[in-house]
Amino acid sequence: MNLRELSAQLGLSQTTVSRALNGFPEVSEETRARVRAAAELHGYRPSAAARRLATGQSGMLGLVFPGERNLLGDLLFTEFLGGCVEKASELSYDITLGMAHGSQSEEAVYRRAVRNARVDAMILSSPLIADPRPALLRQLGMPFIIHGRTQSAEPYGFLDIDNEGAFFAAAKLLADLGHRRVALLNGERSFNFAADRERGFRAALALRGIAVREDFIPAAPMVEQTGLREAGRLLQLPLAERPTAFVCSSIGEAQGVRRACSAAGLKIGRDVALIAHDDRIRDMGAENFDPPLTATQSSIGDAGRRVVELCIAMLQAPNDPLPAEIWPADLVVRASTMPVG
Amino acid sequence: MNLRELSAQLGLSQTTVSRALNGFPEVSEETRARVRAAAELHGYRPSAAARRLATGQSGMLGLVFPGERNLLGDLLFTEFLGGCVEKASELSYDITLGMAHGSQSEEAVYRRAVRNARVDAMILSSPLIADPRPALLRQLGMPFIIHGRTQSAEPYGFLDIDNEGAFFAAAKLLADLGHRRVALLNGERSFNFAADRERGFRAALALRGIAVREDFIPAAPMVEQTGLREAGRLLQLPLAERPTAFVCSSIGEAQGVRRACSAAGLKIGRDVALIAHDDRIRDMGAENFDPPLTATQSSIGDAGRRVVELCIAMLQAPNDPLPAEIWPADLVVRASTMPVG
DNA sequence: TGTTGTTTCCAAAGCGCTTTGAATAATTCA
DNA sequence: TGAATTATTCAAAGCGCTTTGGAAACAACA
Repeated sequence: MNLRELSAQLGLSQTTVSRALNGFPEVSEETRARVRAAAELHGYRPSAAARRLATGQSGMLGLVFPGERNLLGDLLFTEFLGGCVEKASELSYDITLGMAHGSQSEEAVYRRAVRNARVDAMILSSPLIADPRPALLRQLGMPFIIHGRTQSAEPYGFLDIDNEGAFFAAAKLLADLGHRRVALLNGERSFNFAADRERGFRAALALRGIAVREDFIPAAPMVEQTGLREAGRLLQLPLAERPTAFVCSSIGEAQGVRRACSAAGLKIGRDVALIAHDDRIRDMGAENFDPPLTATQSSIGDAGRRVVELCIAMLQAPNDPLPAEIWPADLVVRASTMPVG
Repeated sequence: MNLRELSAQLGLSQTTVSRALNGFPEVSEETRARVRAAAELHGYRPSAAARRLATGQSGMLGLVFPGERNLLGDLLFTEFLGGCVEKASELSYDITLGMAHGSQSEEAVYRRAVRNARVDAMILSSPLIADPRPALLRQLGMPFIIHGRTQSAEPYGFLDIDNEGAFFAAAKLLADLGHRRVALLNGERSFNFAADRERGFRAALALRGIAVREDFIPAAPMVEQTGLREAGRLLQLPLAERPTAFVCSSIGEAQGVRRACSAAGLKIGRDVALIAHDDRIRDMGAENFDPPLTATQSSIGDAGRRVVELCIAMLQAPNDPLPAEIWPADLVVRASTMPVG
């Protein structure tokens, strides 16, 4: 059952039926009701393909798998993606995925997505400090929104969390608890979020007059292995030199820190203080950590939902100012932090 | 630049240009070359929307987020999804995702996907023994392929691994090493793969005349927590009763088993034998386990790639017999298994 | 009464591609 | 050489929707 047949049934023109169904004002409420009823009765569903051709809009948003994958990265991406898909389907949009394969560069993936014009906009995740994608997409004329921020000459829409503020608060809490030797196990430095976190961390310690040892701030992928290795290394320092507190960029790294502490016979919340950022990934909440973990937290799934909302709003009102939302990440104090001593 | 403009440029009809670009035989190689060159020169890209409307095909495959999510499940799904996306983009298809939200039932998600006719086929993952989706999709006229198998009156295309054979081999290996008390930490019983694995496991033990204690075969989500809890429970049995070997449905569960063993002062590969199924998830390979883990292994990412290939082949040759591929899962012996004693 | 608005509806022109059914040109065959 | 093939090309008809530019019907106004 297509539009023509339906309008024939009703004795109306396609125009009227189309407008009735799409909520245009220039159709009487009476006929609108009649049309709706008939559409329902005959199970009429407009063809997405036809609408797409007529309007030039695809009703799809694109997302690309991160180039470098790892366990925690996949988990973060999936949680974000899940949020995007959920909100998109609620707003009658679809999410479609891209991915580099074989020799194809990541840039080629974006080019392909744009050339095929199968999506109305793209969602960029995990931006680098110097990320080539915004310039590329703008040049190609593809709207986009960033989950995170980046250094860019040109304006862009984004949703980010206040990484700097969150890590400032975390480091300040530790300093105020008397910790003078605090380590930061961060993500890789090329990511913008990692730089923001490091800045906040340094600022808080500087404010309290604490000097930062550079080897207390290693940067590596945010996985358990990193936490285990780096914390293990730092805990081998002489007692008077080694950190009394750790701040981690992810719960995964925090698990590594815990293992390193166990191995060294230290107990978190008693001998060593620990704060991590908690992206609220399924089954990895800081409250289920042993011991319950003091954490800066913000749901990456919620971020996915909101990014899609903002992106669609952006498409529907292209002349509005670009979205620029920064979410605070609350510092929730639990059992893993205690005064030094 | 669209087809009409391009053909005007070339002084050819749209028909000819279209056929030249799409590789039809009834166009001379000379004009084909000319057309290709012009298309390249002007950067012509056919409109996906128009093609879709004309052909009735969308060039998209649908996949739906599993209803119940957990950490390992997400990891498995993502790895599978990654494979699908990779192969799809190689074959110029797109993958689009669906997901239940709010009160919406999972069935509604499938109905919606079908009604909107935005995909040419759907890929079903993690099928239950009694899964309503095949009947639903067949009734709705939507082609589909299953990653896994299910009990179904009607025929369906699928790709699965030989779960029964793999777990038969694992249990037989343990029996042959002299283990008489072997536990199976399986996934939830409603999943077809879990039933297959249990069947293989039981068959091998029966073959060796070993009776199976029902409480040695708990079924629960395949996460670390389950392994920790169930192994912990079993290891509290009197020495003469407790299992000397474990078979796990996932590396995640195996990690839990290791933790339970550590807590009980037992060492894997010395005091307790352990075999797990390894889906070859990034950073979770059995060879990196401590100790390296004897495992039945099969890449779920490869399965995603192959499923997409089969699915597209199915669409392109609807009259061919339905695909029915079963991959063996090799049993790789490493350090976690040893003779009992 | 004619004019001006309103409200409600419609015919028809796209959107850019594929594909059918024919026509034309080139080649082969008897 | 004319007829039968074969190789190329084309015009035109969709695919099913949106949207422009009117038109018809009706009421309200001067």
